[in-house]
Amino acid sequence: MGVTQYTQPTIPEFIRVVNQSLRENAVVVLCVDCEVEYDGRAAGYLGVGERIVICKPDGTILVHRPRDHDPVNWQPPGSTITAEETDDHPVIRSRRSNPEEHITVVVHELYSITRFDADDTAPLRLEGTESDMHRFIQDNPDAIEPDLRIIEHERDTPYGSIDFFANDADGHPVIIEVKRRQASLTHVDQLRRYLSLYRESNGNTRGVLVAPTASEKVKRTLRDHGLEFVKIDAFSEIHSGITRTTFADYE
Amino acid sequence: MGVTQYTQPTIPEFIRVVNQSLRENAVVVLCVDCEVEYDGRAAGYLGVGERIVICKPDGTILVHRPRDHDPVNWQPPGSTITAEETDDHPVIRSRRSNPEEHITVVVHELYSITRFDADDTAPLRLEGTESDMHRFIQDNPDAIEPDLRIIEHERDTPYGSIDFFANDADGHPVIIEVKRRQASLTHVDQLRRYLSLYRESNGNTRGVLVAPTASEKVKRTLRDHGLEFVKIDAFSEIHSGITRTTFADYE
DNA sequence: ACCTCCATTTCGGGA
DNA sequence: TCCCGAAGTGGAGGT
Repeated sequence: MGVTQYTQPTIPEFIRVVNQSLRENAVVVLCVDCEVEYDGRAAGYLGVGERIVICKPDGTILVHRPRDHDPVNWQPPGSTITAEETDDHPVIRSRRSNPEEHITVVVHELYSITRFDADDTAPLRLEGTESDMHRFIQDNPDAIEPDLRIIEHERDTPYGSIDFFANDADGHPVIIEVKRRQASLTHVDQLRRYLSLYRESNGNTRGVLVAPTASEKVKRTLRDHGLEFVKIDAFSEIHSGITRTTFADYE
Repeated sequence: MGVTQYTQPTIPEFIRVVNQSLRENAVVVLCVDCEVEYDGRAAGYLGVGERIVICKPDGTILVHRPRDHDPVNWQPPGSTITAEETDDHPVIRSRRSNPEEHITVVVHELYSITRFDADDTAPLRLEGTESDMHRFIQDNPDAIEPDLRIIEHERDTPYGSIDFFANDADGHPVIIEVKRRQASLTHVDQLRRYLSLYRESNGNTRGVLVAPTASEKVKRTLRDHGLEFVKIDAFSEIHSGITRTTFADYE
């Protein structure tokens, strides 16, 4: 609800502002010249340079360079952040367990600190996800082929969870894997893995990969393994599907 | 190299500072109350809330909530960012093509803007990556099994690149897939895909998945397909094989 | 530009 | 908690 800015704060001020802000549930943004050490699942060192450091009250820490989407160093939520002084330098340390990971930001120049008591509870509404596509297929199995009957959604097997288990018009089993974007070889792999269980016991089980597009390589691989590709556009089909379920279209 | 802070700037000031800073290669950090619309590969709406917006001169835009690692909305590098006024609100728009994606940040309260002329060229040095593990295996094939001879690293095939192609003590071909962390079913898929090429032409080629750990489900899937699991700990094995790295070593 | 694959992936859902 | 799979994945590297 409020923002407090500090320009070139002293080290004691830095320690107080960072620790107190986080304790009081505020976000802290620092503009600094710093070096960063990381040790955990991997280990890294980042030499001196000017970066933005974001410390969130949930323990998240992000070190952002002046370019690129990804932070160059970070720690996920649940970590413990502390600001202190080491060898006359302002230092931010972060520690988490499971896995045990540490980050140390040694500050060489502290340009500014911004304390932001941010309040944000609004939910993100996202459409066009794979889950939306699942819902559409559940409601409109005909979009895949006529007289397809969905038997089960997310069927668990020893080899993983099958998106849809269905029966075709002839009553034969069909295993369906759904992708919201262009299908790749790894998606063919997934379908093959699920099928490898059923083809032993059930002979000619069909396998269908549903996606908006697929490269020629993918289509050929599918053919080579006796699998099928069905094109369903993630977005427009879903929205046209909403219209299609109106009853004018069914009667 | 310098930071300029603006507290509760006017809309004209907002437009000037944001656009000019980005043009002049500076990063802009805003503390705002805003709503965000996104349209592209998916579509999203985020209601009013207090967030940090980072605009980078390479076109990156990040909208961060007061919690979590991931930005709630973003645009990757290469996008075009513009600050303007719409219906008496400060608005940040971002557009990119391939895929065509748009973000609109409608600001309801503009608490602060920070312009940061950040200079950062230091390279990130990272150890403990999969590439490091490859190097270790290349130098210590015995760590997988006695008398294993590496024939080729990163062998290209129509189905992707095989991590290692080797011969075992009996001279039989072995295809090796390496993972730096716990192996998952998708990694089994990868190995199976590579093998599907060789088992046709070369008969009984062996397939080995190398990783620090694997779940029972993964081990079972491997067994069911006649594949093998070899445990190699990504970190300690590498470092015991070479030199133990400490941060002091970086200086 | 497309494809493949790694990532300190993070995140969410289910058992 | 572990495990599996999605993500608006991003990013690198090769062709």
